[in-house]
Amino acid sequence: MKKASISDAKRAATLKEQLNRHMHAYHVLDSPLVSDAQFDSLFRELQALEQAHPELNTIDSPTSRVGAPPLEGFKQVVHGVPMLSLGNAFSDDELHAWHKRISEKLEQAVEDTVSYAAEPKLDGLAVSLRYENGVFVEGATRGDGKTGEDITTNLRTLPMLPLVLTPPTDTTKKLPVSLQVRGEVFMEKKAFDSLNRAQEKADQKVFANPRNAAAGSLRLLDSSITASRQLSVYIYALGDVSANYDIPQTHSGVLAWLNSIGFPVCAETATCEGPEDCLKYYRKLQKRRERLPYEIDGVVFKVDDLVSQKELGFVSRAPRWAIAHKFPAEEATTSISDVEFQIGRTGALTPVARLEPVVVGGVTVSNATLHNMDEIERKDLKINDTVIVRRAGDVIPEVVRVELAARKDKSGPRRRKIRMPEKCPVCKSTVEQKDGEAVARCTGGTEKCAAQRKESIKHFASRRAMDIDGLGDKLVEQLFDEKHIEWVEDLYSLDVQAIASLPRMGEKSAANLLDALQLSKDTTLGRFIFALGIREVGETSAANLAEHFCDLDALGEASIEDLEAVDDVGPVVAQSLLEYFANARNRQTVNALVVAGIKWPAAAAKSETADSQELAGKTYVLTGTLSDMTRDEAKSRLTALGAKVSSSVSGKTTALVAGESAGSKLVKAEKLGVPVLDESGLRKLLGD
DNA sequence: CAGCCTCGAGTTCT
DNA sequence: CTCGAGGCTG
Repeated sequence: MKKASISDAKRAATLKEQLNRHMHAYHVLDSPLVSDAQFDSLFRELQALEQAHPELNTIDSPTSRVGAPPLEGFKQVVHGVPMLSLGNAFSDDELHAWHKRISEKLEQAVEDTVSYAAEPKLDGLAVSLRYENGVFVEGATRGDGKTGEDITTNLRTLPMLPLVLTPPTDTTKKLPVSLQVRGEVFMEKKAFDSLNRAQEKADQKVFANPRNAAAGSLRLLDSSITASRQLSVYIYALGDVSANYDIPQTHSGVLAWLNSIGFPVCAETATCEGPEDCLKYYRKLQKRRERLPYEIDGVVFKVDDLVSQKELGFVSRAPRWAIAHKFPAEEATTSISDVEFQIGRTGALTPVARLEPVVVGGVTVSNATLHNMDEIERKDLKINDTVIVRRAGDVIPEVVRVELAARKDKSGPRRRKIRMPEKCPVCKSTVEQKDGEAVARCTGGTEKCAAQRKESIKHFASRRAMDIDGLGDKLVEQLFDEKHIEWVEDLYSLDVQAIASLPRMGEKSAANLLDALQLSKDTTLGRFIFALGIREVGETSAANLAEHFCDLDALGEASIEDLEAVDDVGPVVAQSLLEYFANARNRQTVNALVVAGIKWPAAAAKSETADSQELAGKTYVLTGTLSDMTRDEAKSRLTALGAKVSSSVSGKTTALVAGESAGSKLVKAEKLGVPVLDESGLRKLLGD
């Protein structure tokens, strides 16, 4: 191939500059400088030049926007400045409370105003972009906040993303040598609709919502497909800039500056004076939500002054100076096609509504629990009623209320009352509802009721109980339905043939399961007691009982008084234990399990004498996702140091350990003034 | 006895 | 995660 002549190189440079400017004018400023045809001809000219002289094809070339050959996989990228998560407010009160905390921290009166930068919270994916000398060099997903995936080639295909920045008009200023910004990649509603139509036509899977479509498109290994997906991006924050570079002193100023050097910034950004103004902005956007070209799930407020931001600092990994005010959960209308009753491990009959599938908050919902009969009466639900559903909190579908107006319409299927069955739908035993209790129960017990027995086995195998690796709900179902197991103890007499006879299970998987079963026999007394599934005896009570009795026989022979001497055991729990051990079939199960070889360290040598109990008397609560260890690991390490780990935050909590995407517990801890630790705080506590 | 602090149980979808 | 209810404490 001939080396590019100087004039070719010059021409290529001019074309790149022009094309980049035109892309920006068209996609960001919405005011094209040239016709599409003119643009195409320039683009093709550059493509031809680069094809003839590959050395002209640089990373800032607009031709890279059509995508590159598929990658093998994504590289990991460590974020210099970690990518944060945001605290949430779900009500006006919570927003006011946030403003109050900020005023206090900044040592000013609540009445004094604070300027807030406001922007819509786009429902997309956060990305981090790095520019060197004004050229886009690397882009990454958020990942866990610390490490993300390198999706540079995919990001290059986004028409709105500047490959080259525009130098400031003020010629005394220059672009920073290195610059990192954060933005949100999303798909407009229109683009989403046309993508799904195309997918459907091509018999490809359709996406549940624009967010998923954007996420899926960004993580494609073949960036030429990404190029066809019409993704958009808005920049909302600065990551890291070269030292000593002069940046504006407010967040809104930073955004304006970023915009001036070529970054797309959401046109809805604004500044608000004080919390009332913020709420006005919130309501204004809520009203316009439907009409916006993209999906948003709330608005974000940030303290505008960067010095104040610094002063406010962070709680856990969320900045104290920013908050997301989420819109109320989206609601949808559908109808109850039927109600079925599920039987739980303890025999509880739970009514579950089968719904005409409906999309709510981006996913299709077809089931929703109705909890119990009281709830059904309170909401006056009937089969074939038209109802309003929403996804409570973040995920769980919930029937909010009946659409009474729809009852006037007499066409369609007749409405039927929802009745609690008198007999258990599985074992036909009597269903009983004790006075004053909300739940009705099948009286068959595990002895007569196959459903209860099956659920008990699932519980026994579960992670917090015997932790039988690979034995999930599905497999228990199959083994049980094929009559390979009937009682929990039968798990330990399974053989390779029985397991391998199941669909999608080979000899290898069977051997693995047998190994896991063998491994599970080494356990602790606490886990074992919990695994038995005695009513009212959960993980904590089981551990307390194990510590108090140190021995299974002693527990089995204990009287009511003996039992009530244990922490957290009152008359109700004691009675439940007594009944369990009085039952001959239960005793048979327990004996069989011990005979099968389940064992635990005798009289757990308490570590109190060993490692110092430096956290004795302290109570911690864990929430969110920790990146270096699981919550279970954190829990056992804290307990080993003598601390108590509890499940809910209260005034007595020493501190809350909050990982990634902590929810309501973080809110509660802040309200109660309970200290919050992040992961590094936890590691310090553990002495790492 | 009331009210707070916990624990237990049940649940959806990707 | 949330609700309901058991147990403990003032």
